[in-house]
Amino acid sequence: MSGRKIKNMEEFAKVSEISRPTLSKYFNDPESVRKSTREKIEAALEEYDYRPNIFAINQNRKLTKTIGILVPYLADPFFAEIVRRIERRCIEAGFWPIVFSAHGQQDLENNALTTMQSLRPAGALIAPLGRRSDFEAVRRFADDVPTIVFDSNVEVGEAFVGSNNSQSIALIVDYLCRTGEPPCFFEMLPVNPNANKRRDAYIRSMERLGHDPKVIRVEGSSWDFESIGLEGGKRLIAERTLPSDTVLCSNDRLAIGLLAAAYQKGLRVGHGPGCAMRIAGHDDHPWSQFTCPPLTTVAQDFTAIVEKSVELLFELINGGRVGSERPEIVFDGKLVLRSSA
Amino acid sequence: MSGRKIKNMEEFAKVSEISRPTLSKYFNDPESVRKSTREKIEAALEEYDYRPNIFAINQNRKLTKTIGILVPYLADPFFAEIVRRIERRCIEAGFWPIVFSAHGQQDLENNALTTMQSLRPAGALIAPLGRRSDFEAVRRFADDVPTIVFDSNVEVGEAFVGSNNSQSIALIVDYLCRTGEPPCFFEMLPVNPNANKRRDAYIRSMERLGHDPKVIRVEGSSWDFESIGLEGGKRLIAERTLPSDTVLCSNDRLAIGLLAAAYQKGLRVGHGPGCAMRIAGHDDHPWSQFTCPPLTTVAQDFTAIVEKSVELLFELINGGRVGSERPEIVFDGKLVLRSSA
DNA sequence: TCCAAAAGTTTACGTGAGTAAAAAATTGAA
DNA sequence: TTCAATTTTTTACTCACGTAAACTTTTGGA
Repeated sequence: MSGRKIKNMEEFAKVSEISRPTLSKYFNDPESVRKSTREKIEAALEEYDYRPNIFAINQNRKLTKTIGILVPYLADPFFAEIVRRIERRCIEAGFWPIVFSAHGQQDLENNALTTMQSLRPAGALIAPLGRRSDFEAVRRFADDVPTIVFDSNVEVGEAFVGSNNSQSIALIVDYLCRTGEPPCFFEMLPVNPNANKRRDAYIRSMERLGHDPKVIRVEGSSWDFESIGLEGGKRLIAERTLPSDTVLCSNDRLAIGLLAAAYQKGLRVGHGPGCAMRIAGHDDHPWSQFTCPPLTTVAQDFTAIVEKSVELLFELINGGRVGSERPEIVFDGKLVLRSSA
Repeated sequence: MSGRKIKNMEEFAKVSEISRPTLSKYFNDPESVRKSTREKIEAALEEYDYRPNIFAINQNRKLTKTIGILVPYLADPFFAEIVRRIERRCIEAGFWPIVFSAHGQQDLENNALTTMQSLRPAGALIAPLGRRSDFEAVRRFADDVPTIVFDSNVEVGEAFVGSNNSQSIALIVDYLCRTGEPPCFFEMLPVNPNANKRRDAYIRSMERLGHDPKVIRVEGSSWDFESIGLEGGKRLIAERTLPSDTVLCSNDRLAIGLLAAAYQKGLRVGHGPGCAMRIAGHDDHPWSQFTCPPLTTVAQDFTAIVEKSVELLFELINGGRVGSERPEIVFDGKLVLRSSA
């Protein structure tokens, strides 16, 4: 490695003794040139320090190698984990993932969308804010960029991949009813379609089992779910207005807040003797195994969601349509029994 | 808004009746053109859908408007929160932040560095992995891009901004000694310089107060700190080998794991009567207020770290050197008393 | 009204790579 | 050895915008 810095492809063509168009082909797809040429190029790459200029590459190409990823809230470990996996798969496939977060705010989501759009990505995987999304802005984006929507089913893009909320909620409602007092449902102002679907699924499940559904909504509409759960929980416990000692939370983060509220109010949580209440969540958040007590919940199938989304996007990018008109693919949840319920 | 899509600046020059070079000036800095021209352009922008092609813009410019942000682990809410604030400040200043995460792995860090480098950012804010960083790779990057290092002091770039570990650890050690049994120090294999500095600061503080420092290191070197704290904690509690019932953890995430271990082993944590152990952390992680019991810790000054880093970077970008040769700026921590210790 | 400074226009070239078409070279099977 | 298929080279144009230089227009104070 002489380490000599090469300015552009022209120069690299000289030192490698390969013509520029062939080099261009190589950098687009190393397999597209003859083995002997490839070896010559790779030998030269060992010797000299050259990488094609990303801006020049993309300016004149219809198909970029970048993939945009947008999530509503990156500080949420659920999304952090999903992003981590998506990034990995993109890199393996030779793409350049670029991550954006809306940080829970519409203006930042719009901002991210326009920035992403001007990067002209080959495709995008987006989990919109949902209720707070500027629908028109999201649609404009999805009209321009091949887009797969995940997690929150805002009706744009070529396909949706997410969780089967009806199934997963039924699963945990069944379990809770089978093992003790039927649960009430603890929610906040829904931030996205999932929250609504989960509440409705709860109601249906309860009715199916012949119980009276009881939904409690606490105030708050920010993305500080734990905080909302904590404050709402403390008030409900103090006022003794919880309609059931078994509480199913709309998601794990809310449950974590409620667990903290119960602890602070001196209530023991769990299904054992001496426990004053049971708390269950939904999602199997990365933190749920570290709560006190560890949280009983329904696991979303992270792996399946990521794999399917990425697979669909790659299909889309490689020219194929994704299937019928905007398929909606959902994966079943799995019960995760820990000690909180 | 006719919404008519404009292809390039040439076309936009026609419809807006402003020459292309003037438009170019405007998009670089709206203040650089006369007010009347600016208004004309902005009126046209309302009318037509046009945004300069980001690749064409950057190809020919020495100074991009993008700012690279790299953190070791985005799924860690501490970094997620820092990133959120940095992004906001960059956008306000008219820059385009782009976020990368190493996800705890060297190969991904290197990957992110080269991707970032080929984006030719105006500058970068990086928190390197630390111990796991490929030092040469990080240095090569920082040699090429104006870089401010934060959180983990890997010695590259133009400046470092972080926390004053000696001060903050002294603060909590003093508190713990003053109010009960002197603490032992609970750590894992250090992932970055902070971890080492904290342990050393603990030892010095204890010696200064005339106590015998006791460091316990548990196994594990991944970024699943909670898991490491939980497993290590369960073992130590079961074996009864904790040298003190007061435990100061190297960071909050480890403390969260240890809290879970104590809970699972039936030990009550806190400083009240009937409590078997006290646990304290360091960082004031976003979750620390939701643990059971809420975690006593030392808060890192997020705001100051972000503001200073960004300020230094902007200075750097605007041509000025940052000051003396590679200043290292650290901010004091603040004691956050909750109920775990 | 005049005039110098400031701002905008015209013209033309640079950036680094994608890509198309025709010509030349290489390959490998008969 | 021959020849058709495959690959590479040559040549030339494109992309969308930055930017420099010379020229023209606008601005605003005296």
